[in-house]
Amino acid sequence: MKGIRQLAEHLNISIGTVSRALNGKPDVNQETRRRVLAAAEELGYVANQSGRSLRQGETKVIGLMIESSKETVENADNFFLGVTSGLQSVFARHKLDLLMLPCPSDEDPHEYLKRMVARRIVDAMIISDTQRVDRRIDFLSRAKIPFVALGRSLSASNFPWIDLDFEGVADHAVERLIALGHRRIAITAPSSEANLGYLFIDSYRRALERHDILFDPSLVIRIRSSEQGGYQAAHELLLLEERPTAVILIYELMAIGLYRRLMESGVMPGRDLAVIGFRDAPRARFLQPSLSCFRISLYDLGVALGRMLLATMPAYREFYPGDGRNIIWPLELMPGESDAFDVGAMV
Amino acid sequence: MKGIRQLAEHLNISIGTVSRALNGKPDVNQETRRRVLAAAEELGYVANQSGRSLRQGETKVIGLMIESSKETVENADNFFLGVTSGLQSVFARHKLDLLMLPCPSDEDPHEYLKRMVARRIVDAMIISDTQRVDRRIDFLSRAKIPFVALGRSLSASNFPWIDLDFEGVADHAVERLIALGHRRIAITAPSSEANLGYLFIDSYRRALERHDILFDPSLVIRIRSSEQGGYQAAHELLLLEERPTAVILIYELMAIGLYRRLMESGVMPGRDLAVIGFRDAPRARFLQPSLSCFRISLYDLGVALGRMLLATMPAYREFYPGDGRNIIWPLELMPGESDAFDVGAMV
DNA sequence: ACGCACTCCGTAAACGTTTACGACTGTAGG
DNA sequence: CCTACAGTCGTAAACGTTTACGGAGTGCGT
Repeated sequence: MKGIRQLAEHLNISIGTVSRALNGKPDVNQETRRRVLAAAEELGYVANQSGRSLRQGETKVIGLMIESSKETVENADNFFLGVTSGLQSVFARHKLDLLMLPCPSDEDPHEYLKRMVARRIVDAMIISDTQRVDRRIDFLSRAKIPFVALGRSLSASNFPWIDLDFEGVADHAVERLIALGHRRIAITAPSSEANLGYLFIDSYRRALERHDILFDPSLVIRIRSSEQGGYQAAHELLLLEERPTAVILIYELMAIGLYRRLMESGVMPGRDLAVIGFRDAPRARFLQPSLSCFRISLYDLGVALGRMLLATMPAYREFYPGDGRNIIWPLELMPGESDAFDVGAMV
Repeated sequence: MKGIRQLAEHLNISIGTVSRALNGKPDVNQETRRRVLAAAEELGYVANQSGRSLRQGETKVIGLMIESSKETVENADNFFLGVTSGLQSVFARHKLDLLMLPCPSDEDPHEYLKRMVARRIVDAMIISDTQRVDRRIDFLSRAKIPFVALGRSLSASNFPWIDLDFEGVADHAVERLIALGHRRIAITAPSSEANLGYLFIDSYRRALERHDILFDPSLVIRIRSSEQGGYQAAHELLLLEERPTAVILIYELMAIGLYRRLMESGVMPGRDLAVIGFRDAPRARFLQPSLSCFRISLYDLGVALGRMLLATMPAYREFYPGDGRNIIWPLELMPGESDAFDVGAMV
């Protein structure tokens, strides 16, 4: 089956009518439409997207850009896959498809994005891992490509984004630990330029100062957010002359490595050192002792992202009237065993 | 900037010449080419991919289909991201781009694939998670779409695939455990129709029979390959009246849940029960005790996949003369602490 | 018999490229 | 002076759709 032309010939109908029948246009006879659909099904005809999108100027595809840097690969968990399922549930209602664009690690994300957008392969974009200043945001705004960002940025004052509530998490974690009697609280953050780290640390610092605890830079451990990073973080913690009694991890998988390094030195997490994790609970719940962790529903986050994106697109805006506003996504603490002790009982 | 027409007008050159200049065709004056390239750069012109691929019938994009079923989302690790980096390193040489197509969990993968292929959005496909009988393979063969599968299948006798050496792993693991004195060895397998499980169990059974050990079906635990699955697997193991002394995990993340459940019952992995994992080591190395695990280089696997795919495509075949043959990908055992004891010392 | 509204369908133009073909130079060789 | 040829470039057709427009047919009321 080559194209709509062959299909039309096979039916002895003009190609215009065939096209209208397939696309559900009103001015076509019921019986004719039935025949066309049947023949299309039988011959396995499906419209060529190049021709179609050339004519209509749209592709019905949304792109989700993810980075495949070394760090991302190491970190990889179910985050993006979980989000995609929420996204797809929204897009499916409008017969939109989702495409993931993995940016090669040796290419500038901005250049990659430009290339992909130029291809006109997607109608809109979702970008993630936003940097403090991120040229992609300027570019997309200027080119008038609908987009939504997963992560705030300083690059523009007004663009659609959803971000996790890092500040709330850091704040909540610090408050909780202080209530348990902790005064020396360490925290981990990524070494990259990702915006997330800055917000995390700032909020941690403010929470401490609220309780008149001096901010000690040596307690901020900048390290890769992986199991290995967790191992190294623990190593650094153990080297400090005045050892902290608690640590907040920015990524829960780090706990695996952290636990191991601690136990190698006979330090028992949840007894000698309180640990709180961040981002996803199910995984960490199976550690021993189970990790206190801030939970997030990836599916719901995906749904919100999808709705916000469609709200920026003229063709779909009407369906999502209230979804244009930026969201700081709240997280819920799932208490585990890893911080369930009162530091007063120590020493 | 609208299209090549505007660019041509701006230069007072015909659009044919502009196109030739941009595409590096030989019959265009050096000076003209320079001017065209400069103007294109300045005005930010990039060819519309719809028009281009409509004319040439190719998109320079390779699709990688991944499933986002509930099981896959739970399992998600760095597997696909790791493979993509290898793939991209190969594709980059030919200016090909990689696209990930996440199949929604509520859609039949076969239908999804058909829709995506019909879109003519990709020139070739990489499919993964092949089932025992997998209609996608028939479809792609019949439609003459170049493809390569990550995983064997019974669906066709002759198609390009690479698969992990499940048989070698099961065989090696059983041999190793028997050499350490184990006689009762449990094994986990996925409950799905994925082909992988069958090969894994078959080989396990054959290895046992080689040593005159009776195959006991109750030692085969069919369970989800996630942390939670690991937890449940341990639970089932503990319920067996005659408890095994070793267990082989088909997915190393299961070890996290397994460890927890064992420790809850005071059973110490690596001392009371030998554990061997499968698929990726770096993650499992940070468990305590560290997991003996079969290692795989995702990057290299991606490279091999990419080469094999290109070897099936007429336009690139010449560059990859020896890459057409199917590969059973070997894995290397990284010994850890989780099976480093002689069962003879027990009891 | 005529006009009108309505339903259905065919025609052809457009979308933005690439490329086969031929035309136009200028130069070299006879 | 004629021919051959290489180097450039313009022209126009083609790729597979969608859709604005108009025309043919029917039924109905006048």
